[in-house]
Amino acid sequence: MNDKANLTENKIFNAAADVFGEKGLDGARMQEIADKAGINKALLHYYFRSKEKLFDAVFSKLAGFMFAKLFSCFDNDLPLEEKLQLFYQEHLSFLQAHPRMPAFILNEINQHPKHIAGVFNMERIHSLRDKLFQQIDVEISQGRLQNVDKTQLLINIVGLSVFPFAARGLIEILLAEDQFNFDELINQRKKELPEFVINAVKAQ
Amino acid sequence: MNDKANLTENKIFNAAADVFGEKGLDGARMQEIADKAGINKALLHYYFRSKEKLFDAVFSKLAGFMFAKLFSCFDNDLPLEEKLQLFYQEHLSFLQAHPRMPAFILNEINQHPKHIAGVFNMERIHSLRDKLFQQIDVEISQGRLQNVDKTQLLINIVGLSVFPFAARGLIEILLAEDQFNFDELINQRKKELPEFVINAVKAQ
DNA sequence: ACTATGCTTAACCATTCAGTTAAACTGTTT
DNA sequence: AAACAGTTTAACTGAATGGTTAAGCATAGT
Repeated sequence: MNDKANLTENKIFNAAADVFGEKGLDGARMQEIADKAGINKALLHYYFRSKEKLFDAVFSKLAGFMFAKLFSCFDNDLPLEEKLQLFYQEHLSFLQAHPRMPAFILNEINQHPKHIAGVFNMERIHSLRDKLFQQIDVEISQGRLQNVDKTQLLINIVGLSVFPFAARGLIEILLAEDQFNFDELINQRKKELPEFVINAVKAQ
Repeated sequence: MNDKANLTENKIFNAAADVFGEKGLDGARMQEIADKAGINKALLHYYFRSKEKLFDAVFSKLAGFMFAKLFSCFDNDLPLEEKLQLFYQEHLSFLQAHPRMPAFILNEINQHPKHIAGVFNMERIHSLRDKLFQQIDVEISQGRLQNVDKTQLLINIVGLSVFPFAARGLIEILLAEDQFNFDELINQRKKELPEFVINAVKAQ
């Protein structure tokens, strides 16, 4: 009956990801998670002993998922221009499929900084970051790129991708223009952002 | 005795802004706000009748403050390049003085969308936005700017400014390199971002 | 038939928390 | 001196919520 148990565990996990993602750790209610999973509160505690343990399970999996995706989009040997095209294509598509994740992750990191220790595979993250930095160094030394600060560039690249999702509510207010399609806006960015960044940093 | 009352109201307001900014609406505790203000819970309710009213007061003032600053930084007749220099200089300094505001505002908008109606002066916001759009149109028609999508450009400009603050926790993890000074990183951006954006969008 | 596992029901406990109340104290105004 | 606004203290209420418990049902494997 292990299949059934796994199925239930998944139902709970998905419901919890939904509710935590929407309401945050403090705003989420165990009863709502149980309802959304189609089970009862007793069973919820039978699988995940406490709210904190359930949250940790959800957060660490989602955060790991997101970081893995973020860096894997950079993990190739294409020249910078094509790397950026691939990155924005893949990463923005990933975020379209999980539009609440950025706000959720950023917010919980800011609000409950403790819940991070041990979640991330720092070696892998730093190794991927350093690989990207090396590639940028090569492009600079070959005269194709301005001598930019690599940290700032990384923040710019990722921020341009992530920000609209973290600030979706704000954008929808500022642009409250009648009809306006967030997904369409993001699709447009898949094409425009690679150019934007390349123009910003390529050697004159 | 109106002075004293005003003083107390300010103490409460500042304490509430602190606690709400750090913990969010759901995570904040009235007792903690009272403690931080150096008064008691009874007096807290004597001034602001409920948690919701106190939150609304804090949120609407801070959000209005932030939007006003955001757009006022654009509200001048400089050419785009100097406008950007001024914007990043002023806006990033403002954010340095209120580093928690972006995360707070973005998060509450996403999590409690209702608390927005009536807070913003839409006419002013849209009028400033349209003025900026007009200036961009001029620069395009004069051949100094690529024919960019103005909405996307606005998102890019603001995102590059706001994102590091919304993602501060994340950045500090990714760059966990021993010593690393967030304020220094932001100061660097004041110089680099205007160039970055100008290069990205100026006509070839 | 027996048993173990997954699951439900429903009541219950303990704690946290927003909000209330009433009585009394303090300094200022008149 | 009387009145008033601001403030404190401390106890209280009531609702929400995380978590527990116990009894029992369903079903699949042995």
